[in-house]
Amino acid sequence: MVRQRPATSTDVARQAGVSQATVSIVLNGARGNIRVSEATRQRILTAAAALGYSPHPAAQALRRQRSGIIGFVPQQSPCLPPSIHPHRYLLGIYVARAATSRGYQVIEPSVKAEAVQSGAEQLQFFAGRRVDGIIYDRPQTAAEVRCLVDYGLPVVQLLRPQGTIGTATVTVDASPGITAAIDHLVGQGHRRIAFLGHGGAHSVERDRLHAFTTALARHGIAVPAERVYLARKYALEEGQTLTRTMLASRPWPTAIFAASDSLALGVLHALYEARIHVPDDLSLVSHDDVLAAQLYPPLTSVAQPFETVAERAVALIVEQVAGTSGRGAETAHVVLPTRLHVRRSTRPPRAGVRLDGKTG
Amino acid sequence: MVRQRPATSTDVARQAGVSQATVSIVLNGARGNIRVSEATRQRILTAAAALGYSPHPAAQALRRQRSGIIGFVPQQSPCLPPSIHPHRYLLGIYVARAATSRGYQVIEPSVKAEAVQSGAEQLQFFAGRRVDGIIYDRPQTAAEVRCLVDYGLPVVQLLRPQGTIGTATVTVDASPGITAAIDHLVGQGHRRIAFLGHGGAHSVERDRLHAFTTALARHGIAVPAERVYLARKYALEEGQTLTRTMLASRPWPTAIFAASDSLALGVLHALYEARIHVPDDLSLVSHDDVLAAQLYPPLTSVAQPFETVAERAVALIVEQVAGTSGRGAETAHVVLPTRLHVRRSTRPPRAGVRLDGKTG
DNA sequence: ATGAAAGCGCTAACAA
DNA sequence: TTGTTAGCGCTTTCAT
Repeated sequence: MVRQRPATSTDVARQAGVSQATVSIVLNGARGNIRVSEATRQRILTAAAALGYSPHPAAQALRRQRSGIIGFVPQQSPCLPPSIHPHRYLLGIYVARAATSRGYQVIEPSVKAEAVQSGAEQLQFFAGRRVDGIIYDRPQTAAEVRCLVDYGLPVVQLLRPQGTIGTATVTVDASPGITAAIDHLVGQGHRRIAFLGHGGAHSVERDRLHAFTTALARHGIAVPAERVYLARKYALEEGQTLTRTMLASRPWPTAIFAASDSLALGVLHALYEARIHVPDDLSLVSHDDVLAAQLYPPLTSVAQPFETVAERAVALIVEQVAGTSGRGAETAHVVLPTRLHVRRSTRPPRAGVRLDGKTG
Repeated sequence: MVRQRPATSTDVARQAGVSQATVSIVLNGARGNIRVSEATRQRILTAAAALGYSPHPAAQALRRQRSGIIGFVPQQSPCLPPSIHPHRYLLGIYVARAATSRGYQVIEPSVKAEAVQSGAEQLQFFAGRRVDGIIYDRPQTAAEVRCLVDYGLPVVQLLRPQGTIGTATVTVDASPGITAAIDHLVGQGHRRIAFLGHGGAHSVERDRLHAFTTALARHGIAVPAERVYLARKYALEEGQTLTRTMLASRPWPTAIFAASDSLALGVLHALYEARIHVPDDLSLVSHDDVLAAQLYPPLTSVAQPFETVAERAVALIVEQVAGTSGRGAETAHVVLPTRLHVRRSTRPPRAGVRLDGKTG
């Protein structure tokens, strides 16, 4: 009933009739094979198993001068509560899993809902916790990242890196997914496809539009400027407003590509208002696939491989920490492809039906 | 550029011209006031600040025999990937935040997607990590909890406790929220309100139906058995199927209360199929408010106070760990009220229009 | 009011 | 092939 003191390596040593140091050597594997006779090795292993021994993490951390903790900075921008934007936390969940499966822990600065933390605050938090490295999800500014890098911590930037400040990055190439989406739509017979995206300057935003245009060009379809709608941010309201504008124009597109799920949600709202049915009247494809499966109808969407992003990021940190990789890994830049998930928001345009209400 | 060794308490001591032990005493506050003169106290504080000192967590943990880590077991049942059920992870996020703000960390066993971990596996994981206590979200069986309790760890069960195995619990009283929901609907003129819930034996399920019946009874409205639809689990498909059944019956209810968001989502799908508009043709209220705000239309929903649940749970653990509370807190049972969030899925029933298609 | 000293459990360098 | 030893940075008891 009452917790007994967990077994220590000294307990194991006593039980196996060897010194405590030998236990440590055997249990840490390494090139120990050469050092310890197979007989004692087995005796130690048996004793350890019998006692249910597992090394004390704090003692290891203290001695090794490595905490086994990875800092994770979640995407910070529009600081909405988790209940509204659960998918904002998806990446953090995957990072935590990947880390745990490698024997690491993850810690996040406790954001006070609205407060965006400065680089200095982050550093204080992480340095105090003695983290071994930091994974930074879509940093807002280069300064906040540099803060941590300058301190000497291994940093990996995710998805929307700030320049290359000597940190590793794990990013995504939007083009495979978007190309597949366009091929899918064009294959269904769509020709007038609108792009609803973000007008920001970061290459991530520009790349989505570029992939869109390029993919259509490959089918010999040009994208007139009036078919491109640019929002100031990825937000439901922006998607809704721009869709209303779109519906005021003629001719209507037969399909819309929304460069984020939140924009697509806004599109859905505006179409519902206007009694336009998806996909019967209009097809819709979103990007990100983070909300898409749960909407009605479930959206065809381009997914970013968050799980892999997390795994690679953790791997990069672990390599750098445990690693012989003096530099090398530090400047590693992993790029992962996106994929299309076809669901129920896309179908061939209705033949012979003009969607602006007129026939012909 | 290269990380310098963080300052230790010895560094602070040297700088302040005192012994390292004195530094420790001053920095740990306690009843130290009596022990250390104000002058040295100030000198130490100044030196610590100047050096940017913060104590080494591993050293503290080792010495205090307390890791500062709380184990968290997320709800395990239908093991879907996070991308499908992000809200499954909400509570974990709040727990992590509450813990961090108290200087604790949280660790979760790394579930391999489908695998449900046994109590013994959990114990091995948590004992190995030397967690100070465990927060268990909606345990499936009493055995898995007892495993941890028997080992001697403080455990808090959340939301759907397994009996009372001598653990503390933080649960929710569904009745305030459900009563408010019924008052809201009845106030709008609804009389025929269907209940779509879970037929399980756990008190949480029974309480929701009971609160529903009681609230209606207070308005003098009885709930005939045929207006109660019970699913085998909280799942979209069940909600959809039962709603179809409901639509085959006469007369239709003017409003539906769905005992979970996933059931409500199924209702929405079925209604969409049948071209029944929410809320113009039928009002809908859900329970849980975890997906409700993101659906279309945004659902009026009864919310469970997850953030508070998390905070109280962490507080209970921390008390028991740091605590003088020999027993006392161990058997604490916190019950928190639910609340109604009114959104756009409820409105007065249409006057004079029979929803079964006939007039009168 | 303060300092000295003993470990917490572990790793790693050095002896034997 | 194995044991001895010296800490990692901290808290706490016991002297002074």
